[in-house]
Amino acid sequence: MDGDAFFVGVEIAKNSKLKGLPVVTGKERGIVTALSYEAKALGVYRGLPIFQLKKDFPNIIILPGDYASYVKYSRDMFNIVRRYVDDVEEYSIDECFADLTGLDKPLKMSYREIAELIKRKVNSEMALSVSLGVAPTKVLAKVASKWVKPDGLTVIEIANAQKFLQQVPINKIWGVGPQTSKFLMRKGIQTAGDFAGRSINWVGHYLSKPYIEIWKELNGVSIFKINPLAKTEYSSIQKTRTFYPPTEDKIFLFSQLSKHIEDACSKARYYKLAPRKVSIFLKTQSFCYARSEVRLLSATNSPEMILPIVRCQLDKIYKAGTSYRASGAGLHDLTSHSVIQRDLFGETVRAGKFDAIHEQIDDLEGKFGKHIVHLASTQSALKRKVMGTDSDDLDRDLLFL
DNA sequence: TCTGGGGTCCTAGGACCC
DNA sequence: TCTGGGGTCCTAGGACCC
Repeated sequence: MDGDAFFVGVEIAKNSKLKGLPVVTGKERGIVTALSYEAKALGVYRGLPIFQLKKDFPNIIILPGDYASYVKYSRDMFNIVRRYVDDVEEYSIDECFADLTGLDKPLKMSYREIAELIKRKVNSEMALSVSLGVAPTKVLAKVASKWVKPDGLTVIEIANAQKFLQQVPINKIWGVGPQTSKFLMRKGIQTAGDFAGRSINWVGHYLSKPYIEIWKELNGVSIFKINPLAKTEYSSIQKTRTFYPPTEDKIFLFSQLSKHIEDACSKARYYKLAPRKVSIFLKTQSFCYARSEVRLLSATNSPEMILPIVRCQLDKIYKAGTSYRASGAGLHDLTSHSVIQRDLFGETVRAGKFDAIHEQIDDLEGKFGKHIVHLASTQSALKRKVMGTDSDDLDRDLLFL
């Protein structure tokens, strides 16, 4: 099940006067995040800057995103599915998979009828439009749910799957992106049917494991299971930012990374997680990435422990004379902070002292807001002024504190 | 339509171990 | 000193998803 233009759908459910009108959300971000089908028909697209939108489409209604409502509607929508089905996987805020296997008998309905019932309930109880796909595997169900949209219900049965897939372009398949589509087109494969019709040996020869799995799923063999467990743990946390204008300034870049690490560590502490690996990247103006990843001596979520390493990583990947448009940092291989193992060199003991400090800082931020206390090295990334003003020198001094 | 931010998974190749 | 076979861990990098 897949929400139709979900964020906008929720806005319409909240305010029925918006129904039938060209509506977008994303006012607060400055780009179009979601758009109604009426807006799409006019030529609006996701990612369009709001100022451009105002100029070219003066009559469109522009709303700020209301994430709290989207989360609530998402939960309500999934709970309707759970009335009829035990195994429901929340795949994203507007999409879920539900395992109907065997429910036709106790519910005394065909699978199509179960899907129709769920759809009707979501429509009538929530004033929300959704599209559903019913099929023997997740990949086929994804194809089906997108086949008729909005307000669609499509069933793909194993007997006519091959014929159905003959009309589906290969790049529309879940897990087959632009690169692989291009490769497959060169091999004469235009449709999902063409791909599913090749032998498994052919697929194994040219492609890797994920595509063998997709191939099986397209052929009706279920590989991707439905995972009904609520997602509680992250395996990585990252923070990235694009800045204007691009810069060669290494100190500025380090300050950005410092902020990323601080923010990511703060999120890790919130979830009581600590990384054993840290990565950073710089993105050039030509969208080339320079990246570095390092394993930590012991897991920690204190930026004070991580930043000296980040500084070395930056030295490694930074090239003088190159202009960068974005930077990012990631924490990986996250483990529960409570089971951190001590190391031989006193790192864990040092980190323990920072833990105590961060308890206080996190408390202060809870009371007074984000970044109320931050590292000196993060300072210049936080200030709102344009680069190149007088305060730069002060920031540079602070950086070495 | 050139290009934001947050994620997951997979593979290759080097270094090292027994 | 030279060497085979089996294995793990680490970093870099690619591809994809919402």
